[in-house]
Amino acid sequence: MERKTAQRYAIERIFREAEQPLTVDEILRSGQRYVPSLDRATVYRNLKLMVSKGQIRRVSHPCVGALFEPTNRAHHHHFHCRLCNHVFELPGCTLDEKLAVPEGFIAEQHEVFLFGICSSCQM
Amino acid sequence: MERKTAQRYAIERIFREAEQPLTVDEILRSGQRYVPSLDRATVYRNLKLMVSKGQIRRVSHPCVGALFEPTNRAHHHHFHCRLCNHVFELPGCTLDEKLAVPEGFIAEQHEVFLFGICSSCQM
DNA sequence: GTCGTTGCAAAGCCTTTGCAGGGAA
DNA sequence: TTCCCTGCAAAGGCTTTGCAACGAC
Repeated sequence: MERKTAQRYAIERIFREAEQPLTVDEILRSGQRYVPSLDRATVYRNLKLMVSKGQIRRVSHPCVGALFEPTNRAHHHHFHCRLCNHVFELPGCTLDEKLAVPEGFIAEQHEVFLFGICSSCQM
Repeated sequence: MERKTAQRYAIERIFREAEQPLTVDEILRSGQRYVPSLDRATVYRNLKLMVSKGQIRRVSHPCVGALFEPTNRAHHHHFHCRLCNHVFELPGCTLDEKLAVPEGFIAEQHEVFLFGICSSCQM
């Protein structure tokens, strides 16, 4: 049976409050504000567990590396700003899987990464 | 000034003949057929050089890891078959960057990964 | 002969794992 | 008390780097 530890609770709380996908470093540092002894290995172990339980999803970003986000959000794409280096979740999906693959291929899911400049970095 | 070595020539040749994106392992093993002494570090160094010269592009695939492909090909998306585990280049682009980002964001490029079953693995 | 390139080994990230102690139930 | 979970340290992949020898020019 699974146990409720302060570490686990902290990590779950971080995801509940997060509005953007998180890196392992961000999770570790945020978590240590709640549980100072929190170790990187514990973060990894809990992330793995949460992924396997379907609570969060792991996204492998080409620039930023591994990102984690709750699964209880609508499907979306990711935008990486090359100036502020942030990754944004973009609402909605503008890709038609049926049209995206050739005859005979079956698309089950997809991942879209956009790169450019976010609105805050425009001027 | 840059020098023409057998190692470098072998790696360039492999890309000229490749029809799909290549992993570092594939490049190493293919290259060793031409230059048996070819070392992994040499492969990495040459890949880095070729990327910086714009000859090839590095694609970080969520499942397969780092892939490399020549830049002298039309923009395309990648399809990963979960049965045969191969990555295919799909002809054409079905994503409209303008529609894909919110007001105020500027999209400069994008990367699309599709996942599913390829036509060869259907039955 | 010069100096860019290579192979080898060591080192650097990121992530996983072994282990003994600690703590939830 | 049980045994899941944690922190710490070591180890595993992938990639980069230091260095002396090699080889293109």
